[in-house]
Amino acid sequence: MKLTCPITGPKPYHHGDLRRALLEAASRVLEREGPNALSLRAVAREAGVSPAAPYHHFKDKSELMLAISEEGFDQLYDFMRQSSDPDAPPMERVAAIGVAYVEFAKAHPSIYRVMYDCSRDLESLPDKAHKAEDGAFSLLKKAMIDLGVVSSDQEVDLELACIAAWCAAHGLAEMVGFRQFDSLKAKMGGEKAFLAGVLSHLGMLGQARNRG
Amino acid sequence: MKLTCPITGPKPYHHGDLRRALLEAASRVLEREGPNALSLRAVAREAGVSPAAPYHHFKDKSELMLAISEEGFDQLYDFMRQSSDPDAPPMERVAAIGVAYVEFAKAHPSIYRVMYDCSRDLESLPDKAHKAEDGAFSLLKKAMIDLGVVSSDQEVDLELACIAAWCAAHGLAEMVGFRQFDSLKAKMGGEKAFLAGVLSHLGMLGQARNRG
DNA sequence: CACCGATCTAATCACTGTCAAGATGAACTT
DNA sequence: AAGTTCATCTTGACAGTGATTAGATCGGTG
Repeated sequence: MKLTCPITGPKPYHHGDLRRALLEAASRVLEREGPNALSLRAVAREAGVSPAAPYHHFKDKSELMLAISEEGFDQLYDFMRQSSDPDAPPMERVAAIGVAYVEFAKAHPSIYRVMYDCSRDLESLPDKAHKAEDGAFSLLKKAMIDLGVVSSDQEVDLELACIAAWCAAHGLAEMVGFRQFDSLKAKMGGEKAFLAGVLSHLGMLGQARNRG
Repeated sequence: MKLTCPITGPKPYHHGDLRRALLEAASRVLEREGPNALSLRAVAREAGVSPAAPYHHFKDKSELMLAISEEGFDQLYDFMRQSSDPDAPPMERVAAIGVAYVEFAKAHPSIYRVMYDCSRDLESLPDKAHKAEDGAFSLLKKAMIDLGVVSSDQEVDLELACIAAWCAAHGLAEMVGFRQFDSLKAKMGGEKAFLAGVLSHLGMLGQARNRG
């Protein structure tokens, strides 16, 4: 009798679905002990299997991390999409996307780190992550066009503006992750105001502000 | 007879100055094999000493990385200072600082990575690095004031603008490091134009452009 | 000269990524 | 229904890593 799981497809076996279990175990290890403690053996231990078991589902440690990264990018995309009301004014939409990006990184610092450590080693993002990222990117693109900062017919300029925004968000996410601008935050009355302040100085927002 | 080295203090010994030698060995390993190959043992091997020798000069592996990081921030600061002519118009100065930052990261990707991996683990930058960074930060601050984008009496706003610029530069540096915007670069006729394009969309530059 | 203490080595431990060989058991064949 | 097949998982091993301990070495001080 085949226990075909509707989510993972027809691959139940000795364990059931070890691949899935490993990814969840990895997620637990990450949340509990941080990215430095993410070892294949620790994940196997957490999932209750032998240290070599993961090698039947992931060629490498890097391939496990890649899988985590893919899930992360999916989650990030979903979160960004949910956070930006498509009916809201473009200015608000762009800001919401940026804030969502940074807040995701802040809420899941370990996953965020794995996501980019991964791409660093690969010299480019994996397919699935790239797709998720493309989704997020086009989300931003649309909002930018609606913003009217760059004319949509100037492809290059639009692309540049989006890249700039993306870089800014990533930079801010990383900086907030390991620097404490606490004194400044306090002076401004909370982190939200701080984030909004920095974002308002960044790229598209700065330009938009000057237009009205 | 004491060979008190003016740089490292009165600690020459068996080796001469192993601390210095280890840092140079580490630098060589980094350039040759990348940041993932940076192990204490590899560094000791490269320096021609036993695997345990480094522990008499660095408490930890993280402390060795921290020392590398400090040197890196010093170099970065020097490079930024050299790249920004204090007599040039403020607009050019700010741009030069940003470009220098990104180019440093591009020229020394391994060191750059160690610099920020280090600070991630420490939750804040080490003293010496912080000092070097403060130098770079005040470099930027002055240029921003001269730019006239933010009034110098609005401390908070100025700080925010500088943080935004810093984040943007870091984000761009990382993105350029592992994403290939090659097609876009080609379309724009080279990387320099690409970098300038992105930077011109970022924060202070975008605002400045709108003013004239 | 004898001693001290900083420096380095040798030996060891726990941990990691990775692999090869064998055991297990679900599904397919007959 | 029995036997075969093959992906799955375990066992056991290897090299490499960070780190600690005890002991060897050697410059400088008394």
